[in-house]
Amino acid sequence: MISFDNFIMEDSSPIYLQILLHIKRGVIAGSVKDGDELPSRRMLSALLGVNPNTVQKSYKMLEDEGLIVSHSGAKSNMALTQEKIKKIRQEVLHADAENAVRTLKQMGVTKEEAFALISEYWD
Amino acid sequence: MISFDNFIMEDSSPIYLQILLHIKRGVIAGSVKDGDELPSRRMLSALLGVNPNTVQKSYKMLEDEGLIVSHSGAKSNMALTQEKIKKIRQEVLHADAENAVRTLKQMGVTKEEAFALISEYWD
DNA sequence: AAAAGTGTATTAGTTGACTAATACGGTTTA
DNA sequence: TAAACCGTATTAGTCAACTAATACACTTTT
Repeated sequence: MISFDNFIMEDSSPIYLQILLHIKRGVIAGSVKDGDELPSRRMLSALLGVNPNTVQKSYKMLEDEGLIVSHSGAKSNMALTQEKIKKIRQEVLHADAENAVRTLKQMGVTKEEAFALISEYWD
Repeated sequence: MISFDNFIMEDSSPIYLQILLHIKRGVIAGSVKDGDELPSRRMLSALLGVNPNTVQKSYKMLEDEGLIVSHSGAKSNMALTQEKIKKIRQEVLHADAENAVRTLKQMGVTKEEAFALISEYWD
């Protein structure tokens, strides 16, 4: 079962995108694998304190991307291949790294200072 | 005059927050200094292709924080002190670094891999 | 077989972000 | 002084995000 233990709500970004990204980052990390069972819409919405429709929107988008398979009445499961995983990594990790570098550079941080910052906040 | 040349619109985050953060990051970088003139609401809104009210909202929030002084009919200027700058750094750089580290760790990236990624995307 | 849980769908409503148009009075500039 | 620009404000409206309540048919479990 996919875990949402370390899920942190940031505001300013739509919740359904945060849920979607949480799962994709889990795929990149390897903690979310092919065939893994997803928490039900109702269960996850209760856990996160959001509306079931919000969770449904995340799941629906993942299904449209072919990353999730769900049969009416049954559980929903991850449907991953190596190519899909590679694509997700290219998409999410690329965007995250680029974004981090861009904001750091925008604040006048040098590459060395960036390393120091990463180290500082890593633990 | 504060520059918005390297301003990039990310979706998923409100534009007025992006504008506000762009200025705060400029303050941290030192490219935005005390007394610096801000582009007028109308000018910036035309430049970014957004509504004047959206820019006004960003400026209003900055003014409420005491970072901007604006007199009706006249230009708006930055009002910075060393303490304010230090506070902004603590606030924005802290959040950005923490956020970057959190998402990277969530993807199973090690500290060494993070350094490699930062290096890769730095140029 | 019955109960519980599941995915899916619909309808209605609220809130916030953003657009659009316009107005007023002050300041700057030519 | 007159034109141009400025900050400020108001009103109305759209659209997306999210909530709320409910319903239906299917699957799993007991």
